[in-house]
Amino acid sequence: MDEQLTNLPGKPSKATATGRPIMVVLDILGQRWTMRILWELRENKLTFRELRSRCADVSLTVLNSRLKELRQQSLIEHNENGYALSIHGAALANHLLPLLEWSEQWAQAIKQKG
Amino acid sequence: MDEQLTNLPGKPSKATATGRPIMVVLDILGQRWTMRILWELRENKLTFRELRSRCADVSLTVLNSRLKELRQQSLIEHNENGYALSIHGAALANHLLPLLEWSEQWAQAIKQKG
DNA sequence: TACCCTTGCTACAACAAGTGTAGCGTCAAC
DNA sequence: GTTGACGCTACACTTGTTGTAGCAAGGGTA
Repeated sequence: MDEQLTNLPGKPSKATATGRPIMVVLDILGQRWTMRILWELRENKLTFRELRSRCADVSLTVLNSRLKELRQQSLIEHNENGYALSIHGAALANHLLPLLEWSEQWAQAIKQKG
Repeated sequence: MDEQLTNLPGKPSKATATGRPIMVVLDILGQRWTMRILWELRENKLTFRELRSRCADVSLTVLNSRLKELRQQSLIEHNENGYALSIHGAALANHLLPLLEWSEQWAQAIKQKG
């Protein structure tokens, strides 16, 4: 296993010839389900199947490849009790938190318009 | 035009049966190139073609459908001078800014490990 | 021992999303 | 009147995602 096709800082990818960290991050988070996975792990350590059911029963295949990538990127860790955020992953997830409040304000604003 | 198949708060989608705003947002941002588009528009008003070249020459098809969605979601606006963030879009993009610093710390940490 | 249930995970065919090339109509400059 | 930039669409090709089926390993429990 471990082909290491993963997006990593410094590594050029489709989205960035230079591998600039911020671009790599936007690229990683821009993969379907990745942010959701980080979000769900934010507060809880979860087993593969728990995580899956919290992620609207995302396909096994995708969940697996995302978890594999996130591990290679040192954003999550896996031990006896299941999956959890690493120190880096936790810091990242914290930066996602403000989106909660923003999203609700936005939803309000949209509703009034429509 | 305007089929309005867009992800919107309150509207159930694959990722959320309830349409909870935060889930809708994670779903929107989790589409490839969406965060990158917001990021590139963060400081500059850009024409379609400028935006495209800043987004690693993303395909026309995808850029178009993203812009259409983002307009329906009131996150961007389009006028004579090109595309720009709306008030909501600008607020959202601000919440993305902290990722810049984080991404560089993360890149450093990864480099030391590998 | 045998059974059942949960764990993480893979294989694969069907389907959806993204890419890249070609091209269109409009407008302004020269 | 042709050259260039604008926003945008069509379409064949490739890649990514889904959903079903299934596997090996480990824990109860009877």
